[in-house]
Amino acid sequence: MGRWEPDARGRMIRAAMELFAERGFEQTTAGDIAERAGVTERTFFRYFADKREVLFDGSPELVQAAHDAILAAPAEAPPLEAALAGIVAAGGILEGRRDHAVRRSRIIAATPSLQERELLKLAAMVDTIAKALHERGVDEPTARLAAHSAVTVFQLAFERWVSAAEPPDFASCVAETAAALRALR
Amino acid sequence: MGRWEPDARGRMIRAAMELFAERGFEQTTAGDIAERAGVTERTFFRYFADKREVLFDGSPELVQAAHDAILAAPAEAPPLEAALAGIVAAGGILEGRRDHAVRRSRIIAATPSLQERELLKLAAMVDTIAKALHERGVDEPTARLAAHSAVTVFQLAFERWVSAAEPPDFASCVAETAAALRALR
DNA sequence: GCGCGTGATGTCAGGGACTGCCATCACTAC
DNA sequence: GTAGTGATGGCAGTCCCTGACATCACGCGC
Repeated sequence: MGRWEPDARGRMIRAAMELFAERGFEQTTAGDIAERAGVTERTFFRYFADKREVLFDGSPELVQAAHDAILAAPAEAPPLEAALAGIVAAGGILEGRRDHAVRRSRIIAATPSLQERELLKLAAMVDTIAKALHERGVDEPTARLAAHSAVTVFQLAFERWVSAAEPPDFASCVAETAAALRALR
Repeated sequence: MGRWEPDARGRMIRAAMELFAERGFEQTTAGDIAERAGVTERTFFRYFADKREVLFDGSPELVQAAHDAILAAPAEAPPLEAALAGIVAAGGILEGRRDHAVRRSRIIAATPSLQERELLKLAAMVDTIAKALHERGVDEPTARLAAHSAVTVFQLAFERWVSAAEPPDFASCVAETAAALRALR
């Protein structure tokens, strides 16, 4: 299956990350990204539903990993524990590309419009996790509660993982955050 | 301090809710809303930062109520309990306008772009609650964890409150959801 | 009553996000 | 080599949103 230059999608993603980091998201035009990637603006919008989406390319894989890990968790694991197994699995995908994750999260932190999109992706993760728990036989209210809690742990563990000077592994960030959550009163 | 017709903001909000309910958010242009409200599109954008914002007018008051209630909670209340007091206070503002809240939430549920904005507002609530807890002397990681948990309770309690056939009071929805959260293991 | 200042509104021009439509190109299969 | 297929380019158009400037209604001092 041929094409002009290979990996147009990857080129656009890299171009976007560079430009967003250099001059900021709002100061970067979709045409700018396309130009640096060597394609047309029209092509950009064929790959990405909108300008923000270019930063959220791997999101479905993350969610899928969480889903699979939850269904693979031991049957006797309680809901929150199973959900956290999913979080750890999702984090595992990031593990190899901490550098990229750090730059990406800096860009998002600087732009409310991108934060919105990130929150929407996290909400999708909540839904998927709740669905997976429900498939395990957890009643729906409990599943949704556990899913929300697990994604909260994901968010806070991610921040910890990203901001630590000495890069720890994601799983231990999750463990620490989860312990703090259980200690809440 | 006079003006043409009074309450331009209110007219635009009502016009937007009507139109969004009638034909949907994306099928409604900013010009449509302005026209029905008897103003210009330009005026619409002077009142609201963007087309979505017209549905989130009372948001700061909600957040402020939560903040104040948290600072007013008994000093010996543990973090999560104080945060939940804030949630109940925020819910109290909605109490009198359940009808409006229901219609609004239906519109938002039908539009991803509006869900994004809602999630951003909830994130702002998380930040404010965490800040309030921190002012009470709670250490920051715990404060953020409790804030996230409290807002999760808000979301799920709100859904319960909105979807119940026989309208219960918001506070008891919060109590039930919070109990389920504490039962999570 | 009357001009004046002030704030809200209207008008206009324009850039950027996105979409639909159609032409064109590279590559594949026959 | 030719037809088919999928990716791309080009173009027109709508809508979102903004800046700049004119205009209007009102309160105020006189």
